[in-house]
Amino acid sequence: MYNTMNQRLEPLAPVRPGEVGIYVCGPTVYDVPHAGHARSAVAFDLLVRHLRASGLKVTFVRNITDIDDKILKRASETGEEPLSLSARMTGIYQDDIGAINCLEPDHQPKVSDHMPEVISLVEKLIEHGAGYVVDMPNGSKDVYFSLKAFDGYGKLSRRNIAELEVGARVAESDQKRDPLDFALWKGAPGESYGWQSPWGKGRPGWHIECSAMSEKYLGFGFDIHGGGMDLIFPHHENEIAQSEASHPGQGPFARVWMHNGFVNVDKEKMSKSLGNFVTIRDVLGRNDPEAFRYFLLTVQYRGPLTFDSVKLEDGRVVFPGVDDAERRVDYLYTTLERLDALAKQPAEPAGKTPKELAPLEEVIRGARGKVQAALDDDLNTPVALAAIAELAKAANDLCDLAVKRRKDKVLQGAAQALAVVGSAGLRSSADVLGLMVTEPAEYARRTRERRLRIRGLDASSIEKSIVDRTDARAQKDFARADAIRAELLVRGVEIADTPEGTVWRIGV
RNA sequence: GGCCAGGUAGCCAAGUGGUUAGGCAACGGUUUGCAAAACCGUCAAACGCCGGUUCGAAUCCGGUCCUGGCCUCCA
Repeated sequence: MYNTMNQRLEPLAPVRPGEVGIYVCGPTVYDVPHAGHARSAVAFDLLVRHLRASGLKVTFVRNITDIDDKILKRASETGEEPLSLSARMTGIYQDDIGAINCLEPDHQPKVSDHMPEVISLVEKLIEHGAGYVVDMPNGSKDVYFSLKAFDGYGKLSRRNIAELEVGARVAESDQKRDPLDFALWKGAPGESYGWQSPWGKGRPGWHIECSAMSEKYLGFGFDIHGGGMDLIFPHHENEIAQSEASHPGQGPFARVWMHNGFVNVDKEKMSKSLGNFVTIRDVLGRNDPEAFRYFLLTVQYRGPLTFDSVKLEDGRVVFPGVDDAERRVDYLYTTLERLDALAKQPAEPAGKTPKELAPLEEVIRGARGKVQAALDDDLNTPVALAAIAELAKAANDLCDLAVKRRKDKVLQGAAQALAVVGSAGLRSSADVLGLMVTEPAEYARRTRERRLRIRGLDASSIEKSIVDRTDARAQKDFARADAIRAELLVRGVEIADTPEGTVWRIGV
């Protein structure tokens, strides 16, 4: 894995052999999640899946920040209770992330459920001389972390305190000993929202929850800490300061730091504040969840990922990159369906592999290993997808060959046996990526339904046209048959004449 | 200004010292009544620019240009 802390690829060496503890910074739930949240969730979901597939016992923790200034602000604007707003948004987050096949973490701790842990960590920092209490002019008390008390500050983000001080904002620093000190606990004056604490009513600073909750669920000095690149500074830097200052002389807070890259729109980072975001729900309204996930995996997790959206003349908004991915997912499911059909065909028991199948067999049997090797290399998903593409191509080749050489009993037996292997290999290769988790028939059904709805089409009228065309073809009236096909194609309906009759599908 | 990424064929995207990444698009072919799908082939003597190291550089070193991110809440 690439470790942000030392900017190098390094082998994963868990604290306890065979077990891995992972803590990922999840969302602040004041609004619905967008494609950027999806990317982060998928990146770390993939990590967990891959490590588990590699035989490691993974404990995966992803927190939910359900109390912070933005949530309080949004709640006061709408009159909703802050925790009710954040609970609602948490539900949406979990639904949307679940829809794109992200496994549920083992723990999803919320700050609001961990006040005792937060308060005791703040107390511990005060005891160690790393935290100090300040009386605010409004009568409340804040607690700050003292940067001077921790000499490793800046090691993750490669910043030095002197340079930071030059650019630091002075306005909010009146009560702090040093402008770079950050809040561990923010006092809540008067009727403000808050929890009781040794410093009166208040609420946690943003960073302290992750220090407190990661330690509770994984212990100090766990294996992997992850999150978006935007969290490197100040969030993760501050987590390190708090956690290591509360465990002096006990080594690093986390051993490996992993950060996912952004989703960009027009070369700019997708974000709430820029207003250029596309929500997960927007995407799932138009594309299949697996297509969106495939799209998110087309780039290695650390690189930038461009998300295009295009407004068509008729006003519809489409996502060309996700559409491309959906065509690939169609292809993979169609391939799987063909393999399964071949695998089920009655055939002679396989003997020795015929010479013409040998190269296909090599590709088909080798694919899962290539996927594994690609993921071992810092989750190189484009290479993993390339291995799956090669497998699918060989599988289709195999199916084509089996059709062409229907009478060759020896080949049929071997092809059928290889189809069984190919089907299993494709499923297991896709499964570690969180793809193709459903059956081909179910995928075909749900995508057809969705595409019919998006295009405002009706299956029965399409089928009626197809019956008309079949009649025309039976009478060798090909001009009429072709006219019907052209008319269907205009509506987005693609048809194919197969030995089993005419089938149709709606294009992406 | 400081720190961090990235610039690879029409487009997307791997590769990080010497033999095919992969995908999309386009075009040609096998197949088909014609198509579609699938497969084969072409596009591909590609690696931002300038120097250097080397028998050999997309890959290492120095410089430089461009794009983005962080430095304030952010996945």
